[in-house]
Amino acid sequence: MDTIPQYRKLYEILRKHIVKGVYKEGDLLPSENELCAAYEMTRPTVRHALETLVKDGLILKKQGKGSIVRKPSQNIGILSISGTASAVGVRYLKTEILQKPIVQTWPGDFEFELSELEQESGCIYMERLRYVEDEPVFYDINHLPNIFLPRITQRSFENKSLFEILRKNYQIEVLGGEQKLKAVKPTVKIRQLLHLKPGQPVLYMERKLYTNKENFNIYSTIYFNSEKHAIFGSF
Amino acid sequence: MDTIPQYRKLYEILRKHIVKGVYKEGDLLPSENELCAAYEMTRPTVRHALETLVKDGLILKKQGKGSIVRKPSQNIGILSISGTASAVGVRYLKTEILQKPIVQTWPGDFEFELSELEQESGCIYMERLRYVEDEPVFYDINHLPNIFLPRITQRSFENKSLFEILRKNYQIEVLGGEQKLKAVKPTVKIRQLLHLKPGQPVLYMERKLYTNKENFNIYSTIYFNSEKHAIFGSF
DNA sequence: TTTTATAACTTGTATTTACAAGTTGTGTTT
DNA sequence: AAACACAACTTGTAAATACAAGTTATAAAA
Repeated sequence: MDTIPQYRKLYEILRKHIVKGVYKEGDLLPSENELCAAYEMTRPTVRHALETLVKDGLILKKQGKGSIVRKPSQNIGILSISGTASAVGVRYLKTEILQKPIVQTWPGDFEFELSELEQESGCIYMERLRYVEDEPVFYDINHLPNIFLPRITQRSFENKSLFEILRKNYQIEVLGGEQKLKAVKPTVKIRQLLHLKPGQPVLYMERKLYTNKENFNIYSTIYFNSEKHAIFGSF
Repeated sequence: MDTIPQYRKLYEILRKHIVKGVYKEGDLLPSENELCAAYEMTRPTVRHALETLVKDGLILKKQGKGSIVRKPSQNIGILSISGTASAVGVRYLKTEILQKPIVQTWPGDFEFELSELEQESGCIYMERLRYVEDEPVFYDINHLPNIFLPRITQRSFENKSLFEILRKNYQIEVLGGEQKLKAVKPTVKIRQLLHLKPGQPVLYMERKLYTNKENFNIYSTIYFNSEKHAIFGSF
């Protein structure tokens, strides 16, 4: 699988165009037949690319009409956040590394089930704090298995996405995952980290992300300050 | 569109088999070619059905291996809940109607934007309380536009899914949606309804669900008691 | 002017065919 | 017995083709 499929190439091109604003919200993408001609593909291939965009929530298809571009929302990893007060996009996204990636054994009371290979390999551990408009909103604890990742503990993660590093340097891509959500009372540590007001609850998330490498899953525990922002998702 | 597509039929059949336990977790579905032969379809059609199952999180495809059945989780509408204490499935799901569907005008301070047609039609309003193992966990407030729904206020909703009634009686199907999640302090009313302990926060959700009918969106506000259960999702 | 029909688009569904690529068991060879 | 090669599966990608069904603009008819 060293060659990238055609439908994937078209998907990447259109995705880039949408997020960069070549097509704006409400615009129609070129029709399937036009895309066929432009990129020299057949319709099934073009449709495969468009279906992937639909799955990502970037476009919306209408029979007889066309492919409509949807409003892209700001993402942190594969999570979207949206301001609750206004429709204004989320700005000034900053990442602070609280714990640089280090090699550890898996925690004894780890919430997730691990495969044997994951268990044996040990884990890489890191903590981050994310800021929106200079306010901390997002504290995440990440565990990855210590395989396929030479020299990762030497890398700089400041203002870089973990996913980006995994994709570009290690050819690891996130394909899907599962998550569990709860509203909880914060511990003292969490309240201080997220500058929470007294009595303000936090959104707690546990997620397991599947990748293209077998036995390589990313495990995250996330605390989210939902006072001024909300987790946003479309499906 | 009065005839159901073939890929949809196969999807419904396989879905039923999976949720009824004909195939258990970890089982392999019949291969694509076997399904072709069994249901007299071609492979692209079969693959279309399987892709839909993947999207639903019911199966997982592996090149060279087959289609692996995943653990189905209990759903309320299109939301899944999972017990936090154990892997035991969620039992004893009960629905109580707090407010039978009535015709109203849209609330003045409605959180969502409405299309003109929706605004003009007025809305149907209902409130429900859902129980898991005889404990209230789920309070939802629903607004639907008052179109396409003759005699809906006369229908009984006890222990029936709103989605099921919409699908079977009005040919309305939910295709997707968007949602916003927060952790909030409950009001006194919510605390009483959900039997919340003092200081226990609630998971708050706003969702807009798109359907196959234009201008017919379902708007829900949901309060979820996440003390013993969690919202579960796969993607 | 308004209504109606139609033509020219759009996406949706489906068939048929072909080969690539990953997985697994079965042999044969060492 | 162990290692290797291969055949027989599996799903993944892709082409060429056809018709159905929904949308929209245009032209003809009332």
